Amino acid sequence: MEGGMISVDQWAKGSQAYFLTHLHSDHTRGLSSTWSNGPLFCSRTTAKLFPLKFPDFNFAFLRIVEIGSWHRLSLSSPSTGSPASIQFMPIDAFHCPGAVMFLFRGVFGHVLYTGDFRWEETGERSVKAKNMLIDALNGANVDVLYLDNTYCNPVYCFPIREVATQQVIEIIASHPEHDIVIGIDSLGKEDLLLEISRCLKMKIWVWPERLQTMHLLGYPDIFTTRTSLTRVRAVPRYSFSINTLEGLNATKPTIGIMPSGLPWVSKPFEGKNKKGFSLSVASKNRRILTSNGTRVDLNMRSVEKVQNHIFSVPYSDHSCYREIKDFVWLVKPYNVKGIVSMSSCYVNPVYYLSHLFSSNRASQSTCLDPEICEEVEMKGKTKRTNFTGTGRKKRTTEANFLGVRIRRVSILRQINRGVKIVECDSPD
DNA sequence: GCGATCAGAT
DNA sequence: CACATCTGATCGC
Repeated sequence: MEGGMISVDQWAKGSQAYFLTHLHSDHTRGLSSTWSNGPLFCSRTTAKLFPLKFPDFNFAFLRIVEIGSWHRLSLSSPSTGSPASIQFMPIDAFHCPGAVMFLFRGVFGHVLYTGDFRWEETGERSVKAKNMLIDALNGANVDVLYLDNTYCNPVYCFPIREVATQQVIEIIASHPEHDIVIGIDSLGKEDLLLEISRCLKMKIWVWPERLQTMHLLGYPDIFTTRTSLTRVRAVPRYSFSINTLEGLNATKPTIGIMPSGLPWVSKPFEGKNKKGFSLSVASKNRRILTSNGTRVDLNMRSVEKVQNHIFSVPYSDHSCYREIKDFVWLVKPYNVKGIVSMSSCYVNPVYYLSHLFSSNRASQSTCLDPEICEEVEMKGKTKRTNFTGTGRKKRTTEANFLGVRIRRVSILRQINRGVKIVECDSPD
């Protein structure tokens, strides 16, 4: 692992080309307006948003690449200096505006870096991305998969965003006299806001910088920075707390909606109403028509009133466990590496996937649904592991999975996200 | 004094 | 629980 060839979401000097999956700040740490380390490849939408985040960025370094097209790059081998060509294709990651995954092929085989991604099983965009990936792989397996393992744990189970969106709309519609605040980040969840606006025919307040983002994205003129025009406000998530909600309620009845992939199985709060939320009889057991024509339950049980004024809705821009599993099954990687390891309870993504092979699976758990227990085979070589228990507190530091050495990390915080891919970045 | 980096909070 | 972000302290020049 001498010199670097390319880096994804990682910005240290020494690579010949750099790739940005999306503009969330945990993926741009190390990037600045003074960038000069090399060419930076990103999607058209990401490029459009670039000036907002990096006003003085030298655009001569930016390379806009089209989703669904193969692009060829002539680089040189870090070890020998001889010419080495790689190809890559950006694929829609359906995470936030501009987000893509990158599929690379070169002397290192096929490497897929997902960035953050949502892999819903239905919907026009999802199906398109899936077919694009299948076509691009053309029967080949992925040698190294760098995976968004944010929710790579069977406890993370939530519906497609279309369903969560309807849940949010139900909550708003059933509180006609309340102001509504929704916690969002600097980028992402725009579709949720657009749908609220469309269905309930109201404008949505956003803070000034967010309005600029909406304008750059070319969204219709439904967003405003004038509070008098609407009772629905999308506010920065960090400004959203029990205290702020109570403060707002001192003046006007207000409810908060927190769209999040977290299951909220337990809360740091002591209050009642921890489990579930009852809507009016009329809206109970309703079914909604999804974009692919199927009907699904508008199951409000997954909505939780977590505190007097706050509702938690399972709207996530990351894949749930089930979707991650489907994705891994599709690309059949030789080696999987998690790209998210920020938490103190980080578990290698292969950990839970390897559970599928566990001989004592039947003895554990409650948290695995029957679907999850189906057999998955990678490269046709199923190897049993010695994993037991549910994972987090596992002491095992190393395991052999399909001939792949995997290790749990012991660090509490990871400094860098992203990866440098070198010439010989073959499976360990 | 300023940007980069890190810890901690939310 | 964690994500993505902010604030504020500390570091290096």
